[in-house]
Amino acid sequence: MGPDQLPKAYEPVEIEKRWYEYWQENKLFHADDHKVGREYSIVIPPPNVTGSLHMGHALNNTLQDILIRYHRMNGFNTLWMPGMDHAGIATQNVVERQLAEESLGRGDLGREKFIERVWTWKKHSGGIIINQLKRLGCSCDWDRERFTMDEGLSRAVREVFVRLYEDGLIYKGDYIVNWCPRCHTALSDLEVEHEDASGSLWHIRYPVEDSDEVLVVATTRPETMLGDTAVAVNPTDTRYAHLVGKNAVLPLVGRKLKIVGDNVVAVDFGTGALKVTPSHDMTDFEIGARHNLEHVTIMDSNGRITAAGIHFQGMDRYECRKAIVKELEEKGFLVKVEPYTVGLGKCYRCKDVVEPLISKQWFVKVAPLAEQALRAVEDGRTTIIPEHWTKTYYDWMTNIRDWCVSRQIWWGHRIPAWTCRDCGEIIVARETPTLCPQCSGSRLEQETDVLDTWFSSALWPFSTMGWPDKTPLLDAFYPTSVLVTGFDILFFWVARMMMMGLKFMDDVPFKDVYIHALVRDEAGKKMSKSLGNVIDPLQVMDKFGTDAFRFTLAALAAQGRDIRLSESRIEGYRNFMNKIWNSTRFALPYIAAHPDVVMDRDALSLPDRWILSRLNATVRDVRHSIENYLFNDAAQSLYHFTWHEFCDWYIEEAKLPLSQENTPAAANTAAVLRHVLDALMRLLHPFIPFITEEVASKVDSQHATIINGPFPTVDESLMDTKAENLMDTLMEIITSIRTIRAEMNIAPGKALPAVIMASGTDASLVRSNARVVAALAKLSELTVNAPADESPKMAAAAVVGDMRVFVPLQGIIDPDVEIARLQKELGKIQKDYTAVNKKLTNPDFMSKADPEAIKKQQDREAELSAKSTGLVQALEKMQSLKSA
RNA sequence: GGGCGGGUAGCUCAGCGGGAGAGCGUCGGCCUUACAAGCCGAGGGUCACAGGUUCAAAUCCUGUUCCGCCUACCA
Repeated sequence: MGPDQLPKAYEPVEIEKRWYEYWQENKLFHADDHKVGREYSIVIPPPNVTGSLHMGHALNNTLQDILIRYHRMNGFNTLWMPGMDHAGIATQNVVERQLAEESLGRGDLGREKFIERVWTWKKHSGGIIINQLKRLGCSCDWDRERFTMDEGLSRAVREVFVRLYEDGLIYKGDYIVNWCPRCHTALSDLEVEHEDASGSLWHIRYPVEDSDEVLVVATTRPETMLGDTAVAVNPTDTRYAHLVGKNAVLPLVGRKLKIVGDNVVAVDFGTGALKVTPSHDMTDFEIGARHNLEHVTIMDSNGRITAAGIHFQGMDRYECRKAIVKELEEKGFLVKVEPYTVGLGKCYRCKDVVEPLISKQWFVKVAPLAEQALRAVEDGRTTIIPEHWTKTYYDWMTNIRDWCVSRQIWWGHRIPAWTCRDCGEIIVARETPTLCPQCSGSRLEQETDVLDTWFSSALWPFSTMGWPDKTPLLDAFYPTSVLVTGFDILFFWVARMMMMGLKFMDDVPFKDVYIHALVRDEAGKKMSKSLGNVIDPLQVMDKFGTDAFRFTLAALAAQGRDIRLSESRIEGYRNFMNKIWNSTRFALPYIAAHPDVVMDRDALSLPDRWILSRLNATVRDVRHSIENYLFNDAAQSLYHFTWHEFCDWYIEEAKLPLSQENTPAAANTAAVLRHVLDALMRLLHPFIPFITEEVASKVDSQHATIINGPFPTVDESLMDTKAENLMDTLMEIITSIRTIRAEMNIAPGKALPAVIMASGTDASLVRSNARVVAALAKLSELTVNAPADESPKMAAAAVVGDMRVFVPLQGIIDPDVEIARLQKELGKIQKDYTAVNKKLTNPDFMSKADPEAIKKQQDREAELSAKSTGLVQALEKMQSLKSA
């Protein structure tokens, strides 16, 4: 298809497919393993194998691709490391659901068969999201794709576990943890989501032993009373202080409960007396530890009441709650029930309510690691952007609790620990041991738990590059340049990568952390399947094209603010793609007609110098914006330059010289067009890679691809503020005439004469660009007169700087309409003038303000004054003409 | 309870010490051969509220209020 036969509207589907294949076939995403000088690297936040592309991924990966493409074009050896996460619980749940459809549980298959089944599923459907990322245009180095459970990464996991254990940073013990009765595993504190729900506060009477006194306790979970082993009061509480040391008697059960004094008990909450259940409550566990209290476990891993729960044994936790309350009431122990909002902890994977339960778990002692991670941000080795997240990061690192890393599921990295059945020795080792080092017994049993999925994610920046081996890749690309992620995994992932990177690589994992927004729907709601408000990125790409979608995301990605995505916005940027396409359709024939013409810098017209200057300003802005993660600013600059400067003004103006075939002006204009289009496509390429490749390859067939740059640099010799100012004046003249035309209801097709009264440089500016002004304002004739000359009679007037612009409208103009128009305009000017004048006559302003600010106001005053004078004269003239 | 972000044109949002901006929508006029997914023009805001700092405040400080999020052992 020849350049002049391009389709009228941009059609993305075929073009996107073709270019992505081209990039891949030619290995254009591939990073050099070895250091070549300037390296740039990003590790992808590995999507879950269960996942399919959602808006969060789309935003996250679009931003990364912009950074990657930008740096690649700037000549960096650029690595974007892709891969996926095995996503322990999430994936196991998916496969368990599949089994459930066959009426099977994982127990029916057994561990080995179950894991086999997960792998099968992973191989079969786990790659979907990778293809979706390709659809999005992501230029990842696919040859290096990793998976958190592949062999290399599993080796890294074992190595880290063993070394942490050897350093005393991993321990195993009985502690109270968050337990999900549905997923049947412990969860870390982070994996519990807190949610308010309406519940009740039950007040229960606990008699004091050998006394008439009674302690009333308040609880939101009455069933846990079965496991009470104490009642705690604040030792400073005068109501109860005398009871400390005595015993209370647990209703229904009859167990003796120590009454202890502990200052976590809030005097002003409930009754000021707290029932203590060390086995089933986090706070109570700690009280129990302080006072050496007995543990009575009354609930099992399924959330059912154990034998310790007397006749409630076997009941589900909520069933038991009802039964207990009923019995308490019947026996007169229930004082009252208040409606109360309770904070429920829910499993972040299955949303079931978690139970605090005591069990044997593995923990990472994080305090020493966290301290390093905190310091690295404090001293600037890693910068968090936007900066305000730094405080959140510090707070978390400071108040961090040990990390429970064992999970009672099957899908994941099995903990590399063995117990000797003969002597009980625990062996933690990189390779499977055959004999017990303690007793030489061979009956070794491996730990059945697997590691928290975030344990392997924490190693991602170096495990993907071959660690624990010393590899050229690590040498070249670690620390990575930036991590791009959402704030929802700041603690889960970012903080832990910091800790592990510093511990095992002795350096931060990334120099920058860029935290982007959350994508919400039009109403500001978080997109979720259950709300039914998700916009599917794939459908969007089908409908509007990938480039339009990517540009939308970038344009909305202002720092520190969530994104509300709406289809109309994407549609707007789809139109932008079409605009780019059509400007190319316009330019190509001219470019093709002058294939060998080089832009002659000494023969540039004013509009040429203007657009080249604006182009370079845009280059400067875009570079600055991308380098500071101001994606929306970059998008805004590009949009404005492309549409409102290049298309609206430059191309329109260029039609005049281009139409003069076989002239140097036509040739040079074509050369400028080619220069600007080529640079523009390069500037836009990181944002909209497909259309820019297509256009660039048509503009200059010499370049097979622009993916490797170069990215335009600022050419100071083309910066021309003088040309910009002159062009601004011309545009103002043209606009003023167009405004008159529109406001006077003159048919756009009707050519009009105009008279401009100007002197000096103004006059020569207008004279030398008279044809441009005439063309763009659609004038039949443009006369330039001296200011002293008689101005046209019945004419609509405008003022531009010191110039008067007249459009003679004898017989068309209604003096009253023109008077009203001028008065309105004058009103606006005078309002501004008054404000400026007030400043300039204020002695405080004149003595204290910055001289530059004063100068600016003075200039402005002069400008407004000239305009005002011109308008007043025009007005007076019109009034006298009317009365005459 | 603590923390963070936000309240600017009808909508979505930029701006964050010296002339209130953009996109979309609205209104009026145009099929001007690159583009009607377009072109030309217009209208529209006491920048949440109240104080303060400053010659100057949408912009800085304090308080109030409303919204959103994160975090927390008041059961």
